[in-house]
Amino acid sequence: MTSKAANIAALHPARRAGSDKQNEKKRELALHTLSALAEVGFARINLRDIAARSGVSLGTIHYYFDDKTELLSYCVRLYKDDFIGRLAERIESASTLDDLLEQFSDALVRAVDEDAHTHRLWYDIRAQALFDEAFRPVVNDLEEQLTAIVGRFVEKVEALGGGGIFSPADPLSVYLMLDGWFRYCLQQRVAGDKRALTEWKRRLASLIRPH
Amino acid sequence: MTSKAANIAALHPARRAGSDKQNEKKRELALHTLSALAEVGFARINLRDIAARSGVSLGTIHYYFDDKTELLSYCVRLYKDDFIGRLAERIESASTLDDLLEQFSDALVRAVDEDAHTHRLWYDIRAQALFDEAFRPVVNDLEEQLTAIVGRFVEKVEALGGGGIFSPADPLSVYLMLDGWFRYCLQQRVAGDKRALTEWKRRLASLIRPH
Amino acid sequence: MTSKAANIAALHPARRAGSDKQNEKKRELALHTLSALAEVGFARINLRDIAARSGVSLGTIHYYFDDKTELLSYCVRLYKDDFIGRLAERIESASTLDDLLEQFSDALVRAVDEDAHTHRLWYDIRAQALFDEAFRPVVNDLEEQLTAIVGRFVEKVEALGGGGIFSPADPLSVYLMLDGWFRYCLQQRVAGDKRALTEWKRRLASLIRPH
Amino acid sequence: MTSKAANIAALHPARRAGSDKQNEKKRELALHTLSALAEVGFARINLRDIAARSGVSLGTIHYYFDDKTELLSYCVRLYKDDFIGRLAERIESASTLDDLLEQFSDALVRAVDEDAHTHRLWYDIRAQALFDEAFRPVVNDLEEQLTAIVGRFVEKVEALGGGGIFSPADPLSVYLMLDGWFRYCLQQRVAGDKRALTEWKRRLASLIRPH
DNA sequence: AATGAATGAGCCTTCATTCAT
DNA sequence: GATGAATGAAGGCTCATTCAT
Repeated sequence: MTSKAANIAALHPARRAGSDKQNEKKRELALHTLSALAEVGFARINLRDIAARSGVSLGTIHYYFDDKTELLSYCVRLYKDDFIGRLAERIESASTLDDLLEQFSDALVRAVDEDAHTHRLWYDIRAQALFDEAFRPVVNDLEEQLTAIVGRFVEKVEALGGGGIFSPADPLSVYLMLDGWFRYCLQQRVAGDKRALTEWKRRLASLIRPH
Repeated sequence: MTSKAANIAALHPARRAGSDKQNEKKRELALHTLSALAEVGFARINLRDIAARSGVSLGTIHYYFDDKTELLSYCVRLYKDDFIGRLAERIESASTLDDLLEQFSDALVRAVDEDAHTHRLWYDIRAQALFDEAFRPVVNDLEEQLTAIVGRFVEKVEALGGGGIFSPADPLSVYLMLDGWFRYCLQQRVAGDKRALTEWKRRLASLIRPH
Repeated sequence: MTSKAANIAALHPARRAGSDKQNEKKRELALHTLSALAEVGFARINLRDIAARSGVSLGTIHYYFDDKTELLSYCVRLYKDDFIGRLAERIESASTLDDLLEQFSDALVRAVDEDAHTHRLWYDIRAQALFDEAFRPVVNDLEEQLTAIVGRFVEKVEALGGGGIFSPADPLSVYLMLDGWFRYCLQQRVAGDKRALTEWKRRLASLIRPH
Repeated sequence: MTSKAANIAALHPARRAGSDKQNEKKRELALHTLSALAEVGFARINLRDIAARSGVSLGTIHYYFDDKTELLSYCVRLYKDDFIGRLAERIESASTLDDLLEQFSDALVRAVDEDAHTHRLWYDIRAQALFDEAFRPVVNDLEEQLTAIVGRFVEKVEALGGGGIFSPADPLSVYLMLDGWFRYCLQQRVAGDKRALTEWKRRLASLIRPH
């Protein structure tokens, strides 16, 4: 951290990482933002709506977040962290191959089915990152975490005697494939078609445990 | 067609499907738009810039396209059609397994390497379609075509005695996997990192022709 | 007519008053314009729509009319002349007081009831004339004609032995009163309420023939 | 009211009915708008000019008024309310027939003579209302008020022993007649001709106090 | 810590008009 | 006589951001 940055942080308490109260407020604002975001997407979100939903004034948003990009990145990290965290829990808690498979598969399918609107954000911000550098750190970071968690899953599958086409040596490919299906099912789901989702669920089983 | 109806159509030529001259102009405008789009993406494109780049006035854009969405959809279809067309040619022209593999793989890798900026659009519009219905038809249509062309590739691989993990019975999975890698490499490429691309090229070979 | 104006007229045949073919075309265009106008009003009319409805190109409109104002004034004159003409016919053809009253009253009431949309134009252009000089000649001219026709009606009422509160010596007041009611009924009619119209019809009778 | 709802209202103060400061500002903006409107009329007014005249930015206009229509309706109501209010005062304050007549007549004549430009708005918006629903509530409301005030005048005339052709039982007809003359005089006045106005003044007297 | 007020650049879209053919 | 193409000024509206309090 440069000395200038340090000074700015010192002057502007909301910037200080350690203040729990500020962070709590940031979290709260971000949660309201996520609910707005899930409805209209990045392209149409505006700070005034967010402020109204959060029950604060427009100025307050800028008091806690430097600009729109910072708020948005914060939001995506928040929800994706949460998603990854819950995925990890499920994986670790499973003790049989069947259970592991069920937990993992169920988590993905339910995410598409029930939280489709929120998960759209991931694909939205990932597309933005192709154009806007500011979004790249979040995307790269989260994508690494996703690859890691998928890797952990494949490892455990093998450890529990499972197999299939997934190679523990190549978690990236596994992640990319899963993410591809996830997004495809999401797309169909948003348009009102659940068949792809059903099909994917079937395949998830057969891929891991080829008959 | 009554003479009145004919005149109405004539009044706004962009609406008439058959006129070569107008279509030529639409194409030309779309090509300029694509170049702008490749630089800044959907989120930041604006019609004034497009008009300036195309060397026409703002009004002219609206003379040929009803609104921004229509122009943008037209553009994506144009470039993706072109990409698919060239991919199809390469696949059909190959007569040996090695050649087929080389052609296909080369087309994908070069697209990422050389036309990264343009190909970002595909992921951008696909994300938009998750929020905006207007973009869904184009996305669904193109995605079907992409799945079909991938299916054709896999078929031909098998016909020429190849194999690997790709199943001709499931072109969708193959497409999703390829698209996943494509996007991932694109992302790294745009950020200045070509390693993922090199790695993918290696894998493309080994996946089709397992050691 | 100045010599310059004469020359312009000579050079531009559509300007020549005597050309029947041109006038026929102007009339035709104006009739289409009136139908468009009746639907959307002056404030929202645009030449492209008019051209489309008329089955001609945009350029053609400007070939026959110098600018939008000229076209619009021409239209109002056309339809109001027609209205006044038919009113005059009815008045002249009546031979008894009852008939005269019935004819006159019926003409007004039906105009409001059946041609409300077209008659709105009159009040629209009259309001415009308060701001835009270009419209004043048409409005003044038509208003004089309307006063005259109303005067003729009142005269004939008296000649046939009628009376009431209307004084033949003051056609302007009579016209203003009738026009006031006409407009008021039109307003209610357009909003879907016919009660004012019914009431007016009743009063028209009683005013002329007080019990 | 929950604190959230309170905050939403607070966010956009223009929406809150009770805030004096905001209402003061709205009034101020509306007054500037009226002066612009009086010059050019509805058809040619634009928000940028209004902002410039008001000495505020374009954004500020939209901060206080949702859209152009809301601003315009607000303006018409403001000025017409004012006109009606002053008319009512004059009527109520008069204690003799002569005074009543003088007050009323003078108010109308001076309005035409001195505030012609502003009063044009009434006829303009009334014409707009024939085409655009959004303006109907204001127009109907004001017209009811005008009829009521005219009714009050006629009542008082009778109470003070006056008479003439005006019937207290039919305030609508009286209003329509007065409004008809008002508009006619306005029209002539705007075109530079005051004769109609003089004539009207003369008649106002004789109508109420027939020779 | 929070907010209300104000900003102004920027965007999409409309439309009368011009002109070469 | 008629048209298709192109224009460009103008307009309404949105929105992130700033700042005094």
